[in-house]
Amino acid sequence: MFPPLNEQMDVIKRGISEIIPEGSLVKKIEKSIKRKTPLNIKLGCDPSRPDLHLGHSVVLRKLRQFQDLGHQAILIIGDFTGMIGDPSGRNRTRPSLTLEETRRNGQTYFEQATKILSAQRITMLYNSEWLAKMAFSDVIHLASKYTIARMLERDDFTQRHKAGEPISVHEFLYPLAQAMDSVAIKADVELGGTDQKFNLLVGREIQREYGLDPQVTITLPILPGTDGVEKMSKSLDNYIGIKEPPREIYGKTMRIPDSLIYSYFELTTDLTNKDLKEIKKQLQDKEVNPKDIKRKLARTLVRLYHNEVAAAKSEEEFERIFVEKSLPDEMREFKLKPGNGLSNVGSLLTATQLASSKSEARRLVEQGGVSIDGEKVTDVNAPLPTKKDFIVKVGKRRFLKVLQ
RNA sequence: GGGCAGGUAGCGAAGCGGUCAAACGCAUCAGACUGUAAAUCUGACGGCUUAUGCCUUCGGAGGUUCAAAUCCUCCCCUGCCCA
Repeated sequence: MFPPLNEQMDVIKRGISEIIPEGSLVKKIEKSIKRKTPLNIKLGCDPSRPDLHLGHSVVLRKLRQFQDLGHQAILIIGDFTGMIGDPSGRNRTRPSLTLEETRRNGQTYFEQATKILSAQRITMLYNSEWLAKMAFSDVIHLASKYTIARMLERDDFTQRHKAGEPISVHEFLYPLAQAMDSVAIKADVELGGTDQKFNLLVGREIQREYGLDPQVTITLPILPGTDGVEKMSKSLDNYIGIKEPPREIYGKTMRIPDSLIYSYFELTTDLTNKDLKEIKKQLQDKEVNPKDIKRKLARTLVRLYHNEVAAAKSEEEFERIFVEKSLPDEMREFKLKPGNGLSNVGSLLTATQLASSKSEARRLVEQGGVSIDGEKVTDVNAPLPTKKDFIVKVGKRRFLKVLQ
């Protein structure tokens, strides 16, 4: 029922950063084949940000591959840690979530993740199940298994410590809590981004302390965000969400820097190694316009999260809007009712969120960023057209159809 | 518990009694150029019925002053050193 070792290793090793230690993975797979039992593949999920984007997809795709090889995927929703509010990533106190919120987010997470994962061989667990039950003495016992010096080895702790930035004591508890998850589910393998390396490794130590065979940790490259600089994240608004509508996925992909094309193909699509090689070749070829390769990427992504038809449609629309400079065929609509006080362009822009304030609206108009039915608006206080309906365009890609 | 240094707009960072809605950089937004790429250039970047006008901001609360981000008092928070 399981593919042979070599086959499994080939799949597993594609597009990853590190396997620690590789030999131990081989042993685990051999044993799994012999005993006909799947390995437990763990992935921890942060329920505080339930909107999944391509960055998450990198690791989820790897998990999917494990499923396809016959192994068991275990999603751990970090609801317990989420309730406390993880302050890592600086002093900012993240709003603590209520139990209800974490459950809801966990559910959303699951729904989105199954766009990538197979519904077979998947388990979802909330870590409050075991973490909430730990007595303080259990926590002390756990904490005694690791030293401060070793904690400070974690790169971001080192840096913050050097920079004189605060590190709260409970932050030291996070890697330990995460490790307890591995203990609780007897993880054979834990997946994570390269930024998780430390935490994943702590899992090994703690499992050993609790008498288990240490998990193998597999790290995956961090997907750069659409800005090409920071890692993809929602808070930096440099992400492409997996539940975004086709045209957003397409448009955002077209806006990524050229330098990202290859890694996006490599990390977020199903392309075979052969196809990847071809892409690389094309990117080096001066005759090929990178835009065309990027279009292929955009199409591929839309197809992945929607379908072929949507992909073709998005491309068509993209061409129409940005090459022909004409209008999308669907846009947000707004009904103008008499007596709601929207007498001029400025008030319409703010009422419809096209501008965040009157000043913002004024700025946009003054800088020539607003047009109605293709005609540039020159005065915020200009009255709205009286015709049946008209189209407001703000910047290059914000459209609104106003009906009255 | 004591000493020292800090807390400024989304971030970083100047300012240290009036000329401060607060330099500068980054991010962002708009415009030009493009391939809605990058780079570059221009402009904007607290809010308000745009005004050489008003209002709200410089950790918090009070106070001094005609006038405070800037001075004083108390409090909260952070880092470093000492105990």
